[in-house]
Amino acid sequence: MAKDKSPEAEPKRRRLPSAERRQEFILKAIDFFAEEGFESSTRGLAKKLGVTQPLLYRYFPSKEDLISEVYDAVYVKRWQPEWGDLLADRSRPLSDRLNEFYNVYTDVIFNREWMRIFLFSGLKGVDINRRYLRLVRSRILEPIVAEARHEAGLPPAEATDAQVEFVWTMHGGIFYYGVRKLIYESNVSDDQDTVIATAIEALLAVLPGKLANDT
Amino acid sequence: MAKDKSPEAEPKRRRLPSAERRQEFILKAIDFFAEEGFESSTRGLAKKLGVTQPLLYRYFPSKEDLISEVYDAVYVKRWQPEWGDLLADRSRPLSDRLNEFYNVYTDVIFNREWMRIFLFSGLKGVDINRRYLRLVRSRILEPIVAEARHEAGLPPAEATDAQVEFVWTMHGGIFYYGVRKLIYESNVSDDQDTVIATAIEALLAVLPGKLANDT
DNA sequence: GAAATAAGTTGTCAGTTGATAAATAAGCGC
DNA sequence: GCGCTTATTTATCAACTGACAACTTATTTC
Repeated sequence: MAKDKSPEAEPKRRRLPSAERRQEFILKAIDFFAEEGFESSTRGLAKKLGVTQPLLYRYFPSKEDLISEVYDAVYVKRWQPEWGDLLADRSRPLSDRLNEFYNVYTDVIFNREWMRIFLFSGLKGVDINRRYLRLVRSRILEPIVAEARHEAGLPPAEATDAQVEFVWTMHGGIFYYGVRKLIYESNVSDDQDTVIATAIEALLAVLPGKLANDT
Repeated sequence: MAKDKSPEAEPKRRRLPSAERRQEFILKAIDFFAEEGFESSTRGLAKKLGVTQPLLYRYFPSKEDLISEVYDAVYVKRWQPEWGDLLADRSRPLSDRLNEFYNVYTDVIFNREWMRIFLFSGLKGVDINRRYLRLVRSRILEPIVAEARHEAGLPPAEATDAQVEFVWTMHGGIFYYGVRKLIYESNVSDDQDTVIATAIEALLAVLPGKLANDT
């Protein structure tokens, strides 16, 4: 109902420059596939986009190619390299750094689309998912072990599998809080800061002892 | 090529009594849908069963009805009421009980089919999923808080949301270990007992303090 | 303002989907 | 061995799927 140039009221075919439209497709495809799953039809997506279905094939050779772009936009583009710097800032207590990190990290991943895309693609068995987990391990969990060693006055050493696994438990506990909230839509505590803080507290209560033991 | 009674070699139509076949369908449907997702075709399932697709409709009015039976077989039938007794056995230290409980509990849920069915149905937004989480809360997590209170010499009291949330973090950490192992098929530590034991250790290191504080 | 470019649509195809109806045949009771 | 019951198959439907070719038209260029 937004009238602009009075007479020709409805411009039936709203054209967009190629790059712009492509971007629009990817962004809305994230929402669409997150909600309906990757098995949902390209016609359903086209309807949501307000265009016809064959138009999608002008921008992406196949449905799978479009889905790959979705993965890229969600996993790769939203990853912030500065997270590593944050964790490594030894001017602050590790506990502070961890709390801040998990606050900013969950700002990125604790939303319905991210979570659902992640679970859907995980069930599909796509490789990018395993790559993401390796990234988490090398850029987040192993650094956490290293920082904990430093704070405990231990010499640097490569993190053992068991140590990383323990940090995974805390990380997974926080992640699963997001799953319960955003996927299962359960009644979760709305005090997310406290949930994160307590998980970190439990980690730091036990981790130093583990590190000292097996070196 | 397995010859048995020489001449009639291949009995084209192998009939089964109704109840038996129905059960067979449900069991194989669990594997099938766990692997391929609930959007997979009834023809695919029939092929796996070695029968024709319309036969499924003699046993289940619709695909959704069959899927409901799958949920029932996985979530409801595999739940063991004695888990509650195990957690409540005050003749043993809570730490022991928790370790034993998570060992037997993960015996049930740490397998590819259970995990995948759970995630698939969660993404579908079916209500049985939320019901399952409520069961976990009332039969596992709240009892854990109650037992921890008792062991800390505190008077009985209803568990607060924040307390349950903290136990959820440990529970979710263990659960997510299973997800990484069975869904993402990552390189996880194969020492599952230690993973569980350490998660419990971290919980018990912090939980008593939390309980004392807010009563 | 005509011609060229490219954004968008119409039409369609071959394969797949859940589901039903009707035909077939295995195994039981007698 | 006959007839009945019912487990199972064959045949089929209408709707939907990813993908492609050909047509239309908005926008740019000169």
